[in-house]
Amino acid sequence: MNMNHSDDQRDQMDNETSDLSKARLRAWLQILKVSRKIEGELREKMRIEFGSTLPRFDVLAALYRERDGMRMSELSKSLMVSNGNVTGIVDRLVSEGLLVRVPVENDRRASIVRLTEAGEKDFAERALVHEAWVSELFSDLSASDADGLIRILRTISHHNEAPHD
Amino acid sequence: MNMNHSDDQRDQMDNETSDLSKARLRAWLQILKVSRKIEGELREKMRIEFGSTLPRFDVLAALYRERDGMRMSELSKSLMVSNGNVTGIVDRLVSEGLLVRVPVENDRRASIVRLTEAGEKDFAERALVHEAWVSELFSDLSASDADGLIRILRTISHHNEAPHD
DNA sequence: TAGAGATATTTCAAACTCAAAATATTTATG
DNA sequence: CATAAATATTTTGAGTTTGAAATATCTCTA
Repeated sequence: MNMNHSDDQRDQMDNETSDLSKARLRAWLQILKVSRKIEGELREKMRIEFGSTLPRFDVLAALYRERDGMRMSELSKSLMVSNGNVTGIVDRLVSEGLLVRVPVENDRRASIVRLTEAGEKDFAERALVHEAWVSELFSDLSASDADGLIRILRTISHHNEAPHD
Repeated sequence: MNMNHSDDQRDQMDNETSDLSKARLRAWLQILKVSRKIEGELREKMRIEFGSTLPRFDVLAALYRERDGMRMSELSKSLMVSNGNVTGIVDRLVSEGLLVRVPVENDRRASIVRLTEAGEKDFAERALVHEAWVSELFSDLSASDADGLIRILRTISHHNEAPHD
């Protein structure tokens, strides 16, 4: 990064490295820990109950919110994963009959991915169960703590927002 | 205002599935979002600055905290990843000269993994830079919000603690 | 002490993930 | 119009990850 610190700010920096900076590091490690634990639980449930995976669920969820379908590039941006990554997941979901690729008028480079009828039906069922799983895993989280958590996390993600589109 | 007891309970239930449960789901999705964003940033920095990866950093960090080394099984439990996974990461770190595998007295099934001198030195440097990166990415997080975040996340991870060991 | 069961680790196949290169197509520029 | 630059996607190679099977060793018990 490109930091220009005056001496004034430098004193603050030294403080920061020894205290606030460490608190932030602990916060990050705790986010990582919870995130891994929950993902592990959900992955196992997905596998056992649905014979499926989290990445596939994520793709279905994104497309369920956009019933008219999305381009591959929109999908990968929305999921924050690489382009090439999405190609493979979509391939599998297409071969499972849950998605279709539709050519785009006037642009033969692009294609739009949409849920099939089976895909919509399957996802609608899975989403309900998924929400129940999450609520169970987060059952110690009160409404006000949930709101507090969301607020704090938003301040972090806003700071790291993509520069511009 | 003529509500009997069972209607009362029913309203609460419906509230839970439609309100608290949804708030928890939003909280989870926000955790996932932040976690992916930050991991992506850190991965890129690791690659560019250190020519290395996050999983390798995580292994080095775990072993830096346990200077006498850890068994493969301890390592995988501590990182919450599978046994087979750790094998590959450790293999690469050994070939980079940052780790050694030491046979365990009286148990030829097991081996202990330890940092080499180069591994200790490298990690010590990387850890400082890593902490600075995190603090920068979390620079909108105040000390009190960091504490709040940690407290809330702990209630979640305690609920999902491994049953017993 | 033979061997059944438990434990520690590695191997394996499949899936996921990334970054970079390749391909195909569209748009803009001279 | 030709073609350079930009855009959308797929392919590729390397690494990470999982869950299950395989291997090696240890422990316990009959």
